[in-house]
Amino acid sequence: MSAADATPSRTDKHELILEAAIRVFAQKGFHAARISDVADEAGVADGTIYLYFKNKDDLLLSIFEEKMDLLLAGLREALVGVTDPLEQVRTFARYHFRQVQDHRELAEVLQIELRLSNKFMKEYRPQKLWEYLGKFAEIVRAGQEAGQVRTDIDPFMAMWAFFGAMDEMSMQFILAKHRKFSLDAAADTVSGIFIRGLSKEKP
Amino acid sequence: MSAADATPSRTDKHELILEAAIRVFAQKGFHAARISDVADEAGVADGTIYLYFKNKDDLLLSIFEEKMDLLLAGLREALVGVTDPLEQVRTFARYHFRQVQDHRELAEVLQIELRLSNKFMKEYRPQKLWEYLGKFAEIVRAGQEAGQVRTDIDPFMAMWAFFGAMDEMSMQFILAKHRKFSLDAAADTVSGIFIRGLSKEKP
DNA sequence: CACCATAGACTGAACCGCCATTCAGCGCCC
DNA sequence: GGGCGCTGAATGGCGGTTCAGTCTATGGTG
Repeated sequence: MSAADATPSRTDKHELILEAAIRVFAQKGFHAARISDVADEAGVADGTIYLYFKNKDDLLLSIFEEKMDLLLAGLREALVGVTDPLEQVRTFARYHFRQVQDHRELAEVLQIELRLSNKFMKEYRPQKLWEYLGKFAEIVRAGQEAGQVRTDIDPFMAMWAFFGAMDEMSMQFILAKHRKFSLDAAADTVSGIFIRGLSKEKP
Repeated sequence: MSAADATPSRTDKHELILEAAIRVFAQKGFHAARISDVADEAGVADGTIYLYFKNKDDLLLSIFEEKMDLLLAGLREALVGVTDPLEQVRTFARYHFRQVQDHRELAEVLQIELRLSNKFMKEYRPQKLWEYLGKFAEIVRAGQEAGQVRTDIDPFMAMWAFFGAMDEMSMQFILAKHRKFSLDAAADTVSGIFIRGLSKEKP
């Protein structure tokens, strides 16, 4: 209640509801989650949610849109100063798995729940995801130009393969009740395979 | 109408409905698909479906269960006679993508729609999927024992990475309106990366 | 300073459209 | 004629969404 806290009671409801929705969707799943569950979790009335979001779908999409911006910004920052393309692959993997680790519930929503809606996957083009993954395709292309990466592999195919590998490992991590492996190990494994798999054979 | 066709009018309704469901679920998505849509597609009454399946969820699970059996059997057959572990990786990838190609609608249901239900992913343990993928872990382990595959990589981690890579590429293939790449190329890319990524470095 | 007017934020009970599921009955075949 | 497979209209409940009403903050007025 300091003077600096100029608006103590005026917590941003938009943010409040969004964070509550992430927790609820992660726990119950988007489909099974009721608007009233989100409202309870956020400590607001059902109707209040409709003052900040168009409908239940919009709530899910807003989570995606707003969080992907943060993820992308963080990725860019993580890559600053790493110049070797093959080293960038490792950095990408580490960053990705660290995010999954640090934001488990968000990861769960993005991974499992966003795919539920094939309306989302089929009609809505996840521009933000493209920006994120596009970084990897850039890395591969740069590596090819620098002569370190084999040129018989299409950067976009490599991108999807890499993302798919990370995604599936994250999924297993999220689904596993008993943590059978660390995400650090996962990052090392996937970057280990791809770094060697993509680099030019020693002559 | 030969004598061999002993039960011409007695088409197996179970099979008929299952195949109709695959087409409908692939096209509209599981959630948006109505039981009456499936009934129409199969040319039966709504109620008939409940004579063969417990409910809508059971219909989805039955698709998974029955089709995975076929997939697994096909995979085993495809691997017959291929002894080199690294060659088995290529065979696995080729088989997988060929199935996606030849059974597009089934692939769509298995890939996109099955994941909708986190009940499915979280509570129901997809034993059949494990059997299918477990083959890959076996291949890796055999390769390690034979000294061809690097031993610093856990076979199960490699398994998830491999599956994830194939899965994501299939997903892109399915989602892409214009076919930007062939699945044969996808098989070569993913096996190319993994074969080199997994094999022991030349001394 | 006490009081009121007004706007804007918030509430939550009730509504309503939507299907999954049911079941009473129908017709075909032995 | 009766049993079996099938039909499809009717049912029920579920939960997203709405909106009339309440509450709170603010600032204008005597």
